[in-house]
Amino acid sequence: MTKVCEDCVVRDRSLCGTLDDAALTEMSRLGRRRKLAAGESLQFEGDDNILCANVLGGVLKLSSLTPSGDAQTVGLLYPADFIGRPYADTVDHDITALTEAEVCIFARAPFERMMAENIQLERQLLERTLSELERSRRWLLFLGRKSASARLAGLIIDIDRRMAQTGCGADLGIGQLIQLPLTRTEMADVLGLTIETVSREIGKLKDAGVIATEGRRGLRILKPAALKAIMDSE
Amino acid sequence: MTKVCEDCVVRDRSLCGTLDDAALTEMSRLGRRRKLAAGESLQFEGDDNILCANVLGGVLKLSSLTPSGDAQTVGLLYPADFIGRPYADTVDHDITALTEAEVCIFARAPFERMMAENIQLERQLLERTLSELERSRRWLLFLGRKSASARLAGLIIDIDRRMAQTGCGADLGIGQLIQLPLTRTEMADVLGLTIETVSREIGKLKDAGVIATEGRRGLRILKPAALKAIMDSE
DNA sequence: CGCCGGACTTGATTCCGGTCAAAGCCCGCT
DNA sequence: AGCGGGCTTTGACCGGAATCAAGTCCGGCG
Repeated sequence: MTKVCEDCVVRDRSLCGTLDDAALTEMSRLGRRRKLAAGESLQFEGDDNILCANVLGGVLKLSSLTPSGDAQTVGLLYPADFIGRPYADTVDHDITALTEAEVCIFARAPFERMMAENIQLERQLLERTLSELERSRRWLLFLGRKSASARLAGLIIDIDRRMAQTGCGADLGIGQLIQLPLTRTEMADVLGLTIETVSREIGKLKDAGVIATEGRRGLRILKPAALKAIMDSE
Repeated sequence: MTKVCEDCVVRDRSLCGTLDDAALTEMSRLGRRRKLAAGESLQFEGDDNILCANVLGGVLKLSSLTPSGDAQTVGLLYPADFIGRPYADTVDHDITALTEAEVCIFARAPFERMMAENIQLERQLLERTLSELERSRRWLLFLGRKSASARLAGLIIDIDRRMAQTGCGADLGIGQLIQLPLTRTEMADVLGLTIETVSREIGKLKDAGVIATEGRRGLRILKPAALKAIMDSE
C-alpha cells in the first residue's frame, strides 16, 4: 500500500485500481497534488492540452462559453473522476472548481507513456470514457425534451447519488442534509435555464413539500419518489 | 490487402487501420456484413448488449424515448463510425437506420477478446470515444443555449461536413446538392424541437437566400458564411 | 394520368421560460 | 451587533417555440 492509493481516493473506483505495485510507485512519482480554491480554474478552452488529472476531493465543472457570452456547463466532476483528453492538442472546455477541490495532476506526455505501458490503465480509461459518454447523452435528452422542473429534479437526484457514492456526506435516506456544490447561477448553467427559473422551480418543490432547503447550500429530499416522478415527467 | 479493408471503408479512419495482417484476417473472420433498410433498427434500449459494429455505409441514429413518449436523438452515425459499448451489460439507446445502411457486426465477446489482444484496437476505440464525447458535449451547448435557427444551422453544417468527409457526395463547395439523410421529424428529434418549428426555420433560411431546397431531401448551401453566423448566434 | 397517402408547410393561439426590475436574505466583516 | 454586498427570491411583462388545426405538395401506384 503505497501512498498513491490515498491519492486515488477509492482504490477500486480509481484509474489506478488495477495497477501492480511497481506501476503504482511510478504513478505516484509522476503525480502532483494540487489544491484549488472554489472558483479557481485548472484550464481554459483553447489552451494547449498539457495535463491529465484525477479528482481527489471537491466538485469541479466542465464548461464552455457561447460566442454570445453565456455559459453552458457540460459536465460535473466528482472525486475519482478523470480530467483531461489524452492524444488531443488543445483543451475543449474550461475546468473550474465549484467547491474547494483537490486534484492529482499528471503531465500529459508521461501519462500517455504510462498508458502505453499499462494496458489496464488504458482499459480503465476507456470504460470510464464510455460511461461518461453515456452520462452526457442522457443529459442531452434532458436538455432537448424536458421541462424546467424535470431538469431540476434530475440534477438534484444526480447530485444526491454522486455525493453518496463519493462519501461526501449525503446518503440516499430521506431527509438527509445535502450540501449543494453549486450556486443557483451554476445550476442554471448546467440546466440550460436562467437563475430566476431555477429559483422559482426550487420554490415550487419546497411548496409541494418534495424538498426542504437550509440556508443557501443546504438541501433535504423529503419525497424521493415524488422527485423521481417529476424528473421522469415531461 | 485482405477483404476486411473494404469492410472498414476508409482504412486510416477505421478501427482496423493499425492492425497487422494476421489481426485483420481474424477481424474479417469475426465480422458479418448486414444491410439495413431505412427505418430498420439494429437494437433497442434495454436489450442485452451482445454486439459491436462498424458503419460501412448510410446514416444511422442513436435515440432514446422519454417516459412521456417523445424521442430524442442523441447522436448520428456515419460511415466508419463505431457502434456499441464494450463491457456494458445492456444497451443504452435504440439504433435505427435513417437511410439504407450497411454495417459490419461483431459479437461483443470476441470483439472484446480482440481488443485485449490488440492494444492498437483499444487505443483507437479510446480516441474515438473521446472524440464522440466531445461531439456530444458540444451538442449539449446547442440544446442548452441556442435558438431554433442556430440549432438548425448547426445541424446542416454538421451534416454537410460529415457527408463530405465520408465521401457521400457532398462537398464544401457553395451550391453543392446535399441529400439530407433525415426527414423533418428526424431533424426535430435531433434538435429538440417540433416538426413545425423545423419547417418554419427552413422556410426562413430559404427566404433569406442562405439555402435552397430541392424536393424533400435535397438541399444546397448558398451562403455558408451566413449559415455559420446563424449557427454561432445566440 | 389521376388518385391517394404520408410528409411537409402554413396559420392562429397558447404557454413556458426569458427578460427586466425591485426587493429580501444570508453571511462575512468590522 | 450592525452593516454591506452579493446571492437569491419575487413580480410584471414579453417573446419564442409548442400546440392545435387546416391546408398543400411530393411521389408512388393503379
